[in-house]
Amino acid sequence: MPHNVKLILPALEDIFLVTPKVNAPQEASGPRMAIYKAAIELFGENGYTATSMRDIAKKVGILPGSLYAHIDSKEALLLEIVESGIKRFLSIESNIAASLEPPEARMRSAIKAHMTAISENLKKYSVVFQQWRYLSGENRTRAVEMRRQYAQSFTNILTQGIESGDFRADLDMRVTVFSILGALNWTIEWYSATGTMTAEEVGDKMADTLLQGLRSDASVKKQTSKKRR
Amino acid sequence: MPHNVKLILPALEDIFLVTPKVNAPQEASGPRMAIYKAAIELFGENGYTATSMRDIAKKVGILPGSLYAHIDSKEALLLEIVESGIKRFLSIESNIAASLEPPEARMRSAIKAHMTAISENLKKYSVVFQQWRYLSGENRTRAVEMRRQYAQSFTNILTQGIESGDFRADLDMRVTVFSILGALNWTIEWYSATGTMTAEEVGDKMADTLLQGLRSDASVKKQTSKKRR
DNA sequence: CCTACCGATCGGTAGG
DNA sequence: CCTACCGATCGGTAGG
Repeated sequence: MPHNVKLILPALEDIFLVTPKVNAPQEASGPRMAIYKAAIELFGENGYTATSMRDIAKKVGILPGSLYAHIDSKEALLLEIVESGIKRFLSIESNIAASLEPPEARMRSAIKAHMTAISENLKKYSVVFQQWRYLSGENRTRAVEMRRQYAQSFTNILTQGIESGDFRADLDMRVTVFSILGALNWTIEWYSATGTMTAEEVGDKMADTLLQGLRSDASVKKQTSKKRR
Repeated sequence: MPHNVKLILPALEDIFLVTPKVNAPQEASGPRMAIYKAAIELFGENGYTATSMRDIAKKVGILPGSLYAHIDSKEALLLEIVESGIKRFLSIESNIAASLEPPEARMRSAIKAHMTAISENLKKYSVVFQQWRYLSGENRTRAVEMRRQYAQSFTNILTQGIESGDFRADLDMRVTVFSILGALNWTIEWYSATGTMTAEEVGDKMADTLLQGLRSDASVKKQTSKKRR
């Protein structure tokens, strides 16, 4: 089944500069935001293709045709959700890249911030991780590029850690970065906000294990003697 | 959108005992197997709800209505794919549980075998991990139960490792098991059989990092002095 | 934001 | 395995 919905969208720089009303919900409420939130819920719960515009309209409380007074298309709605989620991650990344902490502390911060972001809107990130593939053409290309950029920021921390001698020199970049991201992103499958652990605790526990796994022998010895003190 | 396709299916024990023709493709070829394989490809690439029976029929080279001479319904096809995938994992698990190796070696075997299984049919496991939620009613319940059982086998290895002193006593079971499964299952997003690494190499690299992360202080010291020898 | 509707496509079936 | 078809539902639009 082809996904060749045609969308004429502003270039990336235009989004950052002018943010036209049609492309991002600025208002904290209003019909447009209600549609956006309903779409997150339904796309997250049932998936993009299994959700009809009629489902969204019903949840919002208007008739199906009326949706198009506020949005351009179903795919535009998906694009908006996916991009806002990845942008959140990219903004985390740029904060951490700017910090002066050593690699291990930077990695822990990145893991915890990522986990916190996911926990704040599990359904949204379920859409970001699993539904982006229903974007077509350049929308899809753009989303893939943004994800790649984010993954690169983890690679950078790893590289610096290896150079400083904190991390093992035999790490495979690709396997390691995707293992960390996989452990993090898989949380949408099991983490529940109503559980006993906060997102920060989960992030800390995850970092405890993953960081010990990354450490070089020299770094391990320093670390264990530190604990024993 | 409700998924209330009604399916009358044999009970679990019947599947194991008699395996009626209608429920699992025994033949390595034939029209039924062709449909099964086409469904894996299409569900894996485009998702269950975005794939139509007409898409499947076209790929197989028959007319849409003719599919129903071989299968019961679209959902029955999905169920078959999902269950066969999880059963593969459960059979890995029972082999490893029966082995007499220490916890760390068992965990490495489990990680490598899991990774190898995924690599042998990436599209199938993409369906297993991402499309199972379109199962309805008891089909879904059964799949969830089988997954839970598999995750439990990782918990068992962890528990034994902590008791033996090989693994850190401060591990959170839930976080740790799902981190390992997350790192493994996320590979469907990035692992390519045409890449430079074999699945075994990826599994080994992953185990190197994850296992070091699991080790207790005592176990770490033994391990680093072993390496230096 | 509603009324009323478009053409296309959906999973599945009766009868052969 | 094909012919011919069912009722239901899809994303989206013209005109108000």
